[in-house]
Amino acid sequence: MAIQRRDILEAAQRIVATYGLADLTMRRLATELGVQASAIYWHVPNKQSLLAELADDLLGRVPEPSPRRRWDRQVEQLATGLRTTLLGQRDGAEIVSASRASSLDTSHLGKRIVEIVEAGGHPHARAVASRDALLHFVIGFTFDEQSHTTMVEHGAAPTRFGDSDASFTAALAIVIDGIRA
Amino acid sequence: MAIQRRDILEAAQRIVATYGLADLTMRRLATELGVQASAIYWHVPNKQSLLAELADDLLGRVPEPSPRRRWDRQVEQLATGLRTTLLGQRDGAEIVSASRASSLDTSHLGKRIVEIVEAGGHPHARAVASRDALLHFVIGFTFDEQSHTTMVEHGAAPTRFGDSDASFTAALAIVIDGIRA
DNA sequence: ACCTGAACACCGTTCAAGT
DNA sequence: ACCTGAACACCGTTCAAGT
Repeated sequence: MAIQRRDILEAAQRIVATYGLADLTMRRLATELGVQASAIYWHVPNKQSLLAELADDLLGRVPEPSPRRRWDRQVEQLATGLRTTLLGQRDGAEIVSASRASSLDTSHLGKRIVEIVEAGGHPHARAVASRDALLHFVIGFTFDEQSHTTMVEHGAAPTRFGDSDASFTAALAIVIDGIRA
Repeated sequence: MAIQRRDILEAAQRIVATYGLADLTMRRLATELGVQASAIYWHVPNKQSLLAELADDLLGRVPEPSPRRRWDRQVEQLATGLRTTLLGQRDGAEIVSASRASSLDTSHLGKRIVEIVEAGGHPHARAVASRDALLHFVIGFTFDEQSHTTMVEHGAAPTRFGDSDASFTAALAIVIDGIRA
């Protein structure tokens, strides 16, 4: 039975979950699928596109905010939901950072933020700037957080003092205050 | 004459400037220095440490803000100075993103921001949160911007409509408004 | 002290050829 | 349509041996 594009994505996710993004190679993926590395190229143009699919899949899991709440609470929910989703998959933030390269504006998540901020009564330009500030902050913060966790697990870094949930919430509050201002 | 650690760093910078970060390999670096790749390992423990030095060097070029200005103007200067510095070196934002991995807190730049915000009359915790929001935003934004520029040069992406300087300024204003709030 | 030579254990990608 | 086999052009890193 021939392998499907779905199988490739699922195998990739298993490898990332079990061994981390660094171990996601085309050869490793082929072994996981019981096939030669070159076979993957019949289904997928290159590794980059695979990363992009992993990232899209991940971003698609961010829950929709409650529509009856105030706009600023919705934005907060979206931001914390994004962080939680990224932390939920091993190397999640790195996957999104690596593949996203200039697609925040076209992503569903980016559009939702713009919509919500505009619905809050702000002009379009301000909503776009809010999206930029918010998404870059959340992804950057979570990337740092997650790679630090990995380094601690490898004994390559000391544990950070302080609660990272609280640090995130505090910094997020600053960004949202700025949007509201 | 033996090669110095300085020579290695300068050669690395020449390669990045001329061919980009992707072409900075230990073998390419060795060729540039007229030496075998293994020779570099007498001077430097690994490639990662080299990246870290490149990043430190880059961050060290961010100009100090004018001390007689208001604290929020100083923070603004620091943020725009960081972006300008990163844009000034090819793949600058990627170099900093790749190597920085959880060192915003210990970096000189991070400390300066905390100091300035505290001098503005804010409590320490708020200053730290401000640093997080600000640096993650600036680095993330600039990384996106720079990698998009590279993709356009390679014909891999369409030109963005709108002025990116203005987009940056607008999003930065939101973050700083939030710190002030 | 500083470097060479040779190896180890890998990469992503292409492409003719097979079924 | 889907995959194999084999190659191309690379990687980072180690380490005995040379000078």
